[in-house]
Amino acid sequence: MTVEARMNTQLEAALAVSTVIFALRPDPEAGLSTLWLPLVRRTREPYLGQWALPGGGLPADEELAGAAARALRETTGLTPKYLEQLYTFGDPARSPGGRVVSVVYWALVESGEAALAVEDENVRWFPADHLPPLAFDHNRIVEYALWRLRTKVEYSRIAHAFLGEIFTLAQLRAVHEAVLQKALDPANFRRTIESSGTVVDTGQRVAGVPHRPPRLYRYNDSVHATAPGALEPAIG
Amino acid sequence: MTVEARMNTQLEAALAVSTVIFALRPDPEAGLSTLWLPLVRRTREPYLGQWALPGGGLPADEELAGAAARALRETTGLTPKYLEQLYTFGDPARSPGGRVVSVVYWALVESGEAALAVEDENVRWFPADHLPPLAFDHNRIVEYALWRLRTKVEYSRIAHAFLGEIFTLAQLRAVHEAVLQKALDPANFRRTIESSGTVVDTGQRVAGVPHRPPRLYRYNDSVHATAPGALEPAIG
DNA sequence: TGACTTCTGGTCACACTGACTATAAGATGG
DNA sequence: CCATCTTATAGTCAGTGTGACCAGAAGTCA
Repeated sequence: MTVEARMNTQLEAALAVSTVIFALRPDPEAGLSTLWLPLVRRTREPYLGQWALPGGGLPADEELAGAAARALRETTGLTPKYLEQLYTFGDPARSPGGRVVSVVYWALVESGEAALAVEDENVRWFPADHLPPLAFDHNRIVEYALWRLRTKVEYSRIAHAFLGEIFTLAQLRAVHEAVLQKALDPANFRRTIESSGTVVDTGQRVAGVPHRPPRLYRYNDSVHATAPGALEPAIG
Repeated sequence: MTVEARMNTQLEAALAVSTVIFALRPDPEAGLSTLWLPLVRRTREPYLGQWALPGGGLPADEELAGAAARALRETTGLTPKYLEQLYTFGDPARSPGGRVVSVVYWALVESGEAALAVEDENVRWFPADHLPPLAFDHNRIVEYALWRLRTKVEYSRIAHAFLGEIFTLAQLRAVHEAVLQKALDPANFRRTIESSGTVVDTGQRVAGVPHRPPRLYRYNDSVHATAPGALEPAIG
């Protein structure tokens, strides 16, 4: 293959990997926890200075999911508890000045860790439902990722990715409520979760709370996270 | 950007688009209709002579979905009734001799038209559940596409893509049965479909059948094909 | 000790679904 | 013209899952 041929191939489309990173954070406005995500400031044209999803080109030997996890680590210093491919965006006009095809992943990080995440002039967390105008088609991408998260949290068992090793059902319920943006009946939630077999009673209880002490549960690893047949998420 | 820089970028990964094309065909073995898909014979290394999914590189100005539809048209001469992105496969080792990232789509074509599809030495239809060893990771890709089709046919309204403009509920049921590989109760199927509002009674009936003439239905365009929030499929 | 809060177990009504029964409406063969 | 056959279509019934709601349990705190 000649240099020209390679150049022509290259000029067709560049390949990039981006990640939509979700964490739960207490919202000064809402009182309760809501969904937040970190964005990075563009340091070059196009969209210089505007906020965008973390990501970049795909190195030669790196897995797609690996590149997504790296973008996450490099911007936030965190490790994803859940990571799954979202969609590949390839509209020829989505990037002014050279076509870019973006393979986008979405990730969930533990809320406790998320509080320690790096944040500076060029990395900032935003409430997922109130984003500024982002570079490229990133607003649309986040919207789709949000839809996917909200849909999937209802039939899958990904909510625990926001929590630590052990947790109360009230904490797990708070995650669902934050994601779905609606209140859930505690008793019905308990019934549903318990019958799903996704959590295991540790036998421990929380002490010191000014009411009946809740049981502590653990995630049940023996139950499969996704339906059989589905591609395994990169992490989860 | 220098030529070297461009070359390095290019050498990282080539971009390709492939399509898993499903149609229903009468199966000589099974008697009833089953799922079939067209494959093309590789005309060069690697995997020279082996069967593979239709596809190829991504031209400069072409939409991803456009490239998928073109692969479909060029191999079968058909137009997809349904076309949706499946997944992007990017394992660095999935293609011997140069990394290839493949954006894969899946498509449904009308069974009547599928019977007229091109077939020659280098294009042949295979039963989806009994494929030969394919090039690259294409067996795995088809398996995932099959899983997605079978999952989606249960909650979405894509089955009509295998049928023409008007159809009986028995025909629609036959599609579901062929995809899901199990018999469905006619009365219950009717109840479910009618209450879903996805079909409209045309008032016409089939004549000349040696039994009670079935009503003819039409697809209800006013009901959305996918859930709100989901990305629109390219066609559907 | 009583008030307060959340945890947790339970009931009830309703919607949905699979299994099944029964009737409708044509063609076909005697 | 009638009996028969086949599929279409309507309806019933029981079991299951879920939202709404009620009530006791079990701690802390004043």
